[in-house]
Amino acid sequence: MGDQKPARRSTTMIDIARAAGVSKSTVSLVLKGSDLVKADTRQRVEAAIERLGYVYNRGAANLRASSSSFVGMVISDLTNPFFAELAVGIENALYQLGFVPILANTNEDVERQAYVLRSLREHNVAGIIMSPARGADAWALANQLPATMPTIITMRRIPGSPFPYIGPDNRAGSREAVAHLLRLGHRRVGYLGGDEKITTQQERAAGWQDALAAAGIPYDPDLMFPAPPTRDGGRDAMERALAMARPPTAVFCYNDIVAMGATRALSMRGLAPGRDVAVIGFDDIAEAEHNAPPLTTVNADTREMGARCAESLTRLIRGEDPAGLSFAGRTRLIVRESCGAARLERKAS
Amino acid sequence: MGDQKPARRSTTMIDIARAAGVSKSTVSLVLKGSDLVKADTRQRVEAAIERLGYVYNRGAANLRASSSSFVGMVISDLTNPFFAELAVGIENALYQLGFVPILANTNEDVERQAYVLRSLREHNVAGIIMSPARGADAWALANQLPATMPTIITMRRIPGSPFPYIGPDNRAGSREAVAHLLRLGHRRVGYLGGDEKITTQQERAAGWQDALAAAGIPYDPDLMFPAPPTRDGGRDAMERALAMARPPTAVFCYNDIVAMGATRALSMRGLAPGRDVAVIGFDDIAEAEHNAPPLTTVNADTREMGARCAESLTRLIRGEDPAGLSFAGRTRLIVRESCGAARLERKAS
DNA sequence: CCGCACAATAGGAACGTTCCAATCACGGCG
DNA sequence: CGCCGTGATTGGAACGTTCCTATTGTGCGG
Repeated sequence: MGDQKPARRSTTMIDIARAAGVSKSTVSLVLKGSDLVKADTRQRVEAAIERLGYVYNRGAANLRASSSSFVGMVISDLTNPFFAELAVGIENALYQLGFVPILANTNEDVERQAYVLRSLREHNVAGIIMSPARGADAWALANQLPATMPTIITMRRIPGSPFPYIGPDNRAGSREAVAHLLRLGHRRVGYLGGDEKITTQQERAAGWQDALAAAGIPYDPDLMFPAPPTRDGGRDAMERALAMARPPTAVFCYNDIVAMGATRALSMRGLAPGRDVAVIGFDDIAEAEHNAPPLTTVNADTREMGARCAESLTRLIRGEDPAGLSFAGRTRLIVRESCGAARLERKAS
Repeated sequence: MGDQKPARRSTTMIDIARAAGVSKSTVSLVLKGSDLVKADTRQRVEAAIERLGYVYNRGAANLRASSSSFVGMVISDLTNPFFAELAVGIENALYQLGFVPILANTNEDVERQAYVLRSLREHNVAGIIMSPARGADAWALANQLPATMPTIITMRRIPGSPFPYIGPDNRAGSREAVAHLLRLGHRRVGYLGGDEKITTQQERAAGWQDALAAAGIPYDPDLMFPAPPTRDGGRDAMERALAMARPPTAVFCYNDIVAMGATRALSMRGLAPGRDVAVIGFDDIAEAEHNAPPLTTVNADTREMGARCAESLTRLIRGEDPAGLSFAGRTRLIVRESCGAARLERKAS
């Protein structure tokens, strides 16, 4: 009876030290690759490590070092392919930089966000990369995250927050997209989808207006069709647009998901996206090029942006000044079929 | 000069104890909600915690407890909406159970998988939930994960591995889907996509053959079209199927992504999926119902499956016997338009 | 031949918790 | 009136590292 399983303590540096006939300090030096240890001592230690199957305990090291190798990765909606791509970019870079991501999917819920931020702090993360949930504001955030916590805000700004922001240049990106539509001859260009509470929406809508203004087209508020940033939202917004007395001949969409909904609404009405109504999206998610028809969209190099978040965060962690770390990424327009450019070019030739 | 920043040690239980005029042990008891402390002592301590903005350091606690609150979540491809959904299910349940997920995306690379498994062990995770990368085998895994590490394998089996497996009942699911096609009158039912190295593929193909056999249709190996489990793979496989002398009149696909590629290939040829060729997928990813046409597919309640992984892992961690923990989830066929059932029903009435 | 510099290794405190054993105050009971 | 049980609280060792400060051994110059 009893104690056949002797509590199974895992093997530690001290066990290795004993096995190799050295002190724990020497084992520590070997582990760090210090050149202070003699070659054959090193070998004896390494042999012992191998033999006993020792695994380094980073938690214990962190306790002493007080700064851990964990980074909180707070994502507003992992189910959205755009954010999944971003997460993969962050994750990859983090491992490369010697950190390890703790995932928290807030599902656009600010309460859940508050909860996970607390949890991350308890787990002593070295820093946090966060795409804020819809409706997160600077004031609430200030109570949840001390300004001393290295933090990068990504993809959606939080006005008034002191943390660096990294994201695409939404305004320039949509300006270029809408300018492209105008160049194709469109004069009534609608804007589909988006939630006013998100800065991304404000920026993309501003770019749309910029392009219109630059072409001398007066702003018509009736051409703005707000909708949830989902496929159904896009479908619905497109329906509303088509129901107008004078529907737009082209639409620029908040993102690719909305654009996919819009193209679907058109197809179901027997209209051909790109021929009857031009459609452009934003984000260039992987699905965009497989849409029917393939989506013209604005690429922001999401994965690269994720990597940049990770890299900038490590700088913050090392104590670099947050001031220089904000960044707006260049975008580029990917012309496929949904905007009708190909057709127009054929016609011209 | 110098030391204007006095190293900024964070406030600890000892600081709280001093501030409240009690011992650290008492603070610890308060934190655990023990009823051994007198009410007004508790209040003094809680006030001090509030006042000093104390944050519990779980890492330090884990060091002593030797079992941490971290769980490794190893995902083969987060970019795949199916796995993103799974990850969200796992993540959510994990937080509810008091654990915190460390994310590792292996990107189907067994070397990266080996690397992250080591890293997770170093970070002293309490357990691991893993959807193995393509090509992971039991032998290699045995060297990377001790059998004592609580581990759940999900979505793809590793034959010969001692760890519990949780996933959908692939064979029954595809049997039902193919039976549905046969019931609609099809006699030449192809199988599109999938990688022989993944058990999922073997199981789904077996279900296809089961249904054929049950209907007395001899197995025709020419109707099997292997392809990478991507949209392009599905397109390509569909093209190959159509190029046959006697093409199949219906295809069952390895997963929804492949099925979406297949429907696209049909549309681009001017054929109508569901009318000219019936198509069924597997997984019921969110995109499936927004496909053109909406995909008939096999739902396996991915998110729920993720939650079950988390729940079973905590049982393993608590020392429960792994033997009873394997689980094959019920699937159900979601009939939409791509299989042509709606049309047939209209015709019949 | 001694002391010394230097390379190599060892010892111990510290990190922030947990948990066990010990202490203390207090009242009731024999 | 002293003893003891009980409720409340405390001190200290332990967890597995790091890092600073010894301590040891060795060859060499004076």
